[in-house]
Amino acid sequence: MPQPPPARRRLKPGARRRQILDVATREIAASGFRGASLAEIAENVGVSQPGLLHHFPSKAALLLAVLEQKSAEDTAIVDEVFADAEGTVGQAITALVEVNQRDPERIRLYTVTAAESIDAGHPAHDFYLRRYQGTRARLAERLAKDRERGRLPETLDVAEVATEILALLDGLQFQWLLDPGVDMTGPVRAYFARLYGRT
Amino acid sequence: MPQPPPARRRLKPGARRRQILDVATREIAASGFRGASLAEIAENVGVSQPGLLHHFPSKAALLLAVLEQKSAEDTAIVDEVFADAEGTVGQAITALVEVNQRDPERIRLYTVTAAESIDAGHPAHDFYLRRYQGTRARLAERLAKDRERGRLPETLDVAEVATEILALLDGLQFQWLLDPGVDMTGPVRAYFARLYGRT
DNA sequence: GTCTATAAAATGATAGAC
DNA sequence: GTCTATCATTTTATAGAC
Repeated sequence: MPQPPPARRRLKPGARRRQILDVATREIAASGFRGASLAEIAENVGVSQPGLLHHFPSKAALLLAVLEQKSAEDTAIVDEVFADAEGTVGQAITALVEVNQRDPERIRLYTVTAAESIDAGHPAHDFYLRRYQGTRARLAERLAKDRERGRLPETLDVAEVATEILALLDGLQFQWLLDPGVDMTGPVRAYFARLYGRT
Repeated sequence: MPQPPPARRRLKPGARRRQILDVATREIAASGFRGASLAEIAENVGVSQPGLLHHFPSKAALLLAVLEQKSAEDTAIVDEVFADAEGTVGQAITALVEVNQRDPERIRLYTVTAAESIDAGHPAHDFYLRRYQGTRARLAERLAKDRERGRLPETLDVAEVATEILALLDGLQFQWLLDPGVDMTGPVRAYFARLYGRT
């Protein structure tokens, strides 16, 4: 009785799932959660629309899965630019902008769905509320370390500046997505030059 | 033959039109262009949905009319905060933020529809493209005047800073709309204190 | 200027066969 | 896991009466 090894049966368990997430990311980044349609995503995957809903119970669940996945990628990227313990927040964020500039789609996914999510009834409302609270807090901590090292003025309100930096990045990304001729790196460098003191 | 004075016949020419624009502004600010529905707007106006489309030929036309109207209001507000010829851009923008903070709906209309409009097929895509180009240019001019007056460093790249200021404002407004506990004025004051040199 | 009626298409989701 | 068939809504827009 040759029985196939049970440990191998699930060789490609989430292959289709990943494929769906990929296509959904593109569609949602382009048209937002409201503008994207399950039928179109299914077609681009090469599956029927009920076939798609076998993997994700609803459109909202699909959006949240897309955001969770991209959020994990994001964490890796951010950890990377902050990996140098000697570097300042300014240097890390400047590097981050250069990385982001090579991946408009990921940025667009955030810009588009975050704005939609202002609506309290939007499926990603809580996701973004928590995400921004957490990001502001972590950024403030990192700024506090720069301050302790004497790289930033002792009187600096790090919570205030954390909010400020996030706002600057989001706003620059929007202008750049709308009009790719807009340069993000210049303003970011100028901003941090003033924050850390010109050389 | 008593004929009614023709000059008076159009006493309330666009009353309903204005009412529709009001309701549409609220709905679109809440749900975006894609999320808003003509049926719901019509119901809140107290008119049938075809009755609504008598005044505006299409949903896209309604959106553009809403944006044009709010844009005119906006120009008036901006002119107001820049009215003091002796004041700096920093002072004017700080005042603008305080005015904006009292009208979340107007700000939300912009934040939500601007993000949607990144899509080249969105009816407001061109509107926002031009709007940002114009706003950046005007802001840069005003910064150049501050620079000429010696209020800003001679080496300052005003185009760069104009992009930066707009980004900061947009980003702060988003964080504040998502989480009303976020303070916009603190970061704005801190930003301009550094730009103009601390006192 | 406003209505009813209706078209024509698209939407997210479910039932049930294979 | 994927399909066909189908449902129940909702969508924008038009035709035509009043």
